[in-house]
Amino acid sequence: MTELDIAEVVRRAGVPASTLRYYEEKGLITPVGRRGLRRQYDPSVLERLALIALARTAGFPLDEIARVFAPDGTIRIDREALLAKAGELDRRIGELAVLRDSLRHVAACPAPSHMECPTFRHILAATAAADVPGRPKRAPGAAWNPSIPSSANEYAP
Amino acid sequence: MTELDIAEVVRRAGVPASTLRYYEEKGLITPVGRRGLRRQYDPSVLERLALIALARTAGFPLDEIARVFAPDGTIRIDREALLAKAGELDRRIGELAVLRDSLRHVAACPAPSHMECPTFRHILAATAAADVPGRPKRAPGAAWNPSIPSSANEYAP
DNA sequence: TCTTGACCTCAAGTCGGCTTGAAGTAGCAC
DNA sequence: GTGCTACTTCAAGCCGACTTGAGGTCAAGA
Repeated sequence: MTELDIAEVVRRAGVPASTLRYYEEKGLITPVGRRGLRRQYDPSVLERLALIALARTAGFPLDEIARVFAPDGTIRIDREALLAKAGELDRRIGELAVLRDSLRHVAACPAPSHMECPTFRHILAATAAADVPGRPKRAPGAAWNPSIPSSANEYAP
Repeated sequence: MTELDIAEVVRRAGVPASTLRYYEEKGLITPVGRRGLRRQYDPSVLERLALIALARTAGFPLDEIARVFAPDGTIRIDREALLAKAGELDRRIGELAVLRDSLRHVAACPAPSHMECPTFRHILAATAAADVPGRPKRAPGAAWNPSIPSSANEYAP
């Protein structure tokens, strides 16, 4: 009997039992059976949980992740979606890099008040400019949690 | 009279009126007066809104942003906090970069099923490993929306 | 003067991803 | 057989950042 008790999964995956039940409700995982009331899982659930964690880090919502799991237990990932997400990540990375550099500049800036620092004002202006037009509250294509004001290319490498 | 009507602020900042009222409730902005019922703003509110947008993109929660605005209208930013946030962004950027590369690999991988791709399995294993120990549900120091499992360096270039 | 329509207030709802609490049950040690 | 304890179910709550809806007010144009 190589099945894992839910307690074991909790221990090995570091995911709380409540989360496992929630994932089950959402169709992300399925226990292979019960011992008494207790859920028993196939060891492959650990791999699946890792995949879920990975996808979550990438910004996929649970609903979308659920669709990746075929009913037969295998996974089927849409390669186009992956590339699209990779592109999204590229943009997000660019934004965050700009932001990080801005923060470092402002931290080092000798201007008495930040508002007197020309670079800071420039960053603000750029942010405002990037923020105004269109204003897609949520990215139109794929779902991505933090609302991302577009454009990074202006100051991209 | 150089005051801006709320409608004008909505138009120029691209921020909905409901959000402006919400920000006011949170102490992030303050109208200089009213014309009838309508809020009137000092033009500097546009700069302030840009700053708020910038801070939000950096992952600062509104509460924290509010503390940046001194009662006299000036801003006072804690340089240490900025550097800390910059460090956070560095880590986040590293993670996302790994993820992006992984996605591209998987999309290009010729293995019939993703689970048969050794690289994919390696990534999963690393994710799982990074995910288990400690498990700070929310970053202990500063607040950052998506819960971020640490470590990226394991498979960094 | 009267209408229009954009603003106003206040309370409640939304969204995603969980967590928490009350009340119940069953495997295992004694 | 009796407890203990860790599980179970189900409903409700929480977080942050807003949005929505009902019902009210008022400046400006016809």
